[in-house]
Amino acid sequence: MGNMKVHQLARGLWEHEPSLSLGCKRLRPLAPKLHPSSSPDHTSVSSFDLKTFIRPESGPRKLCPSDDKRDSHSRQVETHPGGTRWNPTQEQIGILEMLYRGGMRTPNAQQIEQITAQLGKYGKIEGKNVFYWFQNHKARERQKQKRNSLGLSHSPRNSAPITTITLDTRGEVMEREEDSPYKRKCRSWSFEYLEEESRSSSSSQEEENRTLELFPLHPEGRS
Amino acid sequence: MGNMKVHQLARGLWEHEPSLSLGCKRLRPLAPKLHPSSSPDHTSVSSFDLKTFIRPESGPRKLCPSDDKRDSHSRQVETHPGGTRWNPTQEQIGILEMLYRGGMRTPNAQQIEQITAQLGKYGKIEGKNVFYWFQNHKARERQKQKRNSLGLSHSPRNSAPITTITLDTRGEVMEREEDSPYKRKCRSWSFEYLEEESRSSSSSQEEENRTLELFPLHPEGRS
DNA sequence: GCAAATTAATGATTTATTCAAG
DNA sequence: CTTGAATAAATCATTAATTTGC
Repeated sequence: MGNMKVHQLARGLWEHEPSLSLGCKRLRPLAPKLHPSSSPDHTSVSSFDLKTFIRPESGPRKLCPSDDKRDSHSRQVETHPGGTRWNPTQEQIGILEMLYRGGMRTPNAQQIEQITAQLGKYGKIEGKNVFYWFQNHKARERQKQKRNSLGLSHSPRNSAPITTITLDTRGEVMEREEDSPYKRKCRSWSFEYLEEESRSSSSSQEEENRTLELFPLHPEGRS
Repeated sequence: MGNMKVHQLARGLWEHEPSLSLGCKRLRPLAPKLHPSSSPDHTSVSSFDLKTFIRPESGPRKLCPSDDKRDSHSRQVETHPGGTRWNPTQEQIGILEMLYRGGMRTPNAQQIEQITAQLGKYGKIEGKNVFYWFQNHKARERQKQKRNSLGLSHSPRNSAPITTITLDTRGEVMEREEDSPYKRKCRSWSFEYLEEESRSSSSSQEEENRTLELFPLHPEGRS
């Protein structure tokens, strides 16, 4: 299923006849995508508990094994036989959140590479994890914002105190995140599926100007 | 350009086709939950000043109490050797440089607090250290840039710097600029930075150099 | 106390939308 | 109007956290 350029193709096809047999060509190798119309009752199909087989660690829990090699990171089993999803460590989450709070929303390729290299010290990670994390975190922060605004938009009892911090002279009111939704930059980077050949390398990094937008700074004079 | 841009490239992950699709139980109400109650250690700051930064925050947050700073990283002396100055660890430097490269120059107090809290996991640090680091680093990068611009009037011949950053899960042999006949089809993600303009800034070159030196891939040395 | 069952959280994919070229 | 890039929204799927019965 080394299918590439799928979504365009799919759109062209499915937007006309979504339920055609062609549409059955799901890309997902497993987990039969149920169509809304023909959705079987997925009411807790108590099939085998393969879960117990593929994850034979339900019983033993690591009781802080002191024999482990440095047992470094909090959790995150490093066994990834076949490919489990990324299980971030606390350090990684902390750094990512720090970056997010710093203003980063959609890091470009170079930044992702840097971040990945950095976070790789604290656990297994790859670039796409970083990318997805920012995507998800951004989206879910938005959701949270929206929910909160609906629920308790009234009587804003200073729920989010803008702490007026005083650091020497640069006490700064950090403007909240939430960049405007239509601030599309042409930071065009994309994922590629290195499958056939190396593309003509003709790119370069260095986007100091752009990064300045990612990080809302407050250039101020020296004290 | 026969681009193979695929957005669903995780095919590689599934190429193993790990197992049968166990009964994926759908049906998840998943109410909008806010306040996870186990929110990370974001000490809700209300206000502080530079003195407040001085806070030996190194509280463990792991479930496993056998937590111990991996000595491979915490190369610095744990015990505050008297009244000496801050001796940053490799992690701290890496994170700070990552932030710097991300565009941060003069973080405000809140950001400094966050950074300090984060970096405190890897060694003793105070807020003022973060603040001074940014000040010094900014100034010294400027110096370096000035020096380089003087002695580096001619641009290097290497007009096509490798920039197709290839991130891979495992330690892949990343070939150098020269195209090696070794063109393995690694099924992993890579990031390509497409630029829309013919960048002609000579500073990009040294920028890249700095990147490499800022993020050594081997967390070693540094004591 | 343990572990299956359930739930909450979140990583990873897919689909829809938007904007800019051509 | 068509097409492609970029991204937001929605959805799927898996893991941890929690509950629950023993």
